[in-house]
Amino acid sequence: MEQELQELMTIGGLAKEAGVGVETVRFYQRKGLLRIPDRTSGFRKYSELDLRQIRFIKRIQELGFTLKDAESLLEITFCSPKTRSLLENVCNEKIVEIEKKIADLNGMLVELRQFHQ
Amino acid sequence: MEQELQELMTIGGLAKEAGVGVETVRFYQRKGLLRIPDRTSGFRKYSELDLRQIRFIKRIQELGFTLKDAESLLEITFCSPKTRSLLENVCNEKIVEIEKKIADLNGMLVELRQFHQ
DNA sequence: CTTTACTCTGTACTTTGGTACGGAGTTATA
DNA sequence: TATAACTCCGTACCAAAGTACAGAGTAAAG
Repeated sequence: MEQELQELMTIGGLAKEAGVGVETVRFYQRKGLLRIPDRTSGFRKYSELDLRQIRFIKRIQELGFTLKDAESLLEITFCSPKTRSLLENVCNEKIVEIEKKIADLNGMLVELRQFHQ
Repeated sequence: MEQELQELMTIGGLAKEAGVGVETVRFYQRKGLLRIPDRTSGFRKYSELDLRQIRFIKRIQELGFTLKDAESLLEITFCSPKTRSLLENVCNEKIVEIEKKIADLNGMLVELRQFHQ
């Protein structure tokens, strides 16, 4: 009897899809960055949601933020609308931070372009 | 007999001015990020140049780059015009990287602003 | 001239974000 | 049914970028 509603993956499948190691997945779980998965079989079972979450984390990281930042942003993204408003300031902080980074990077670009001819 | 041409500082003074610890200064020296200072007295003596260099490193780091990146950028900034052209590609790589970061951060801003109302 | 505040070297420890491994058990394929 | 390929857990290890000693010497202020 196949389960059609949700395509569940094992840790290896998830890791492969997300482009990370299985150890990284378990590490994220330990850190609370991934919810504790279903384990009726003894093995962890993951869904598309978990995959998207890892991809989100990776993207955040590439932009120069930490796993802690990723955690805060995930909270905002995945919590209920009621809770969400309470976290608005975290969000605002991030926006300010990002805007500053963009401004600084733009300034740096101008400087670097002088060497580039 | 005071030396007027160059205001030299001790490691503690430099660290304080730059807003880092003395250990960090020595660490940067070990890493080759700061030139080996004059030590006629046995103690390291630093100039404004060293101070500016540390500030440069800190700025680069804040933008999400590594000490290795800072090293490359310092090479470009402080080498002769002849050598400089050889390092142009390092520079170009950085520009591409920065442009990508800016684009991604802008994308993220748009998304985050949705939560911000 | 003593005491306090610095400096020296070297080594060890810390945090972040993972990786690798050992020694199991499990599941899927030939 | 054997055997490969996965999974489990815990622990140990890694690199980056510092930070913190310990035990010594030096310098400057009272």
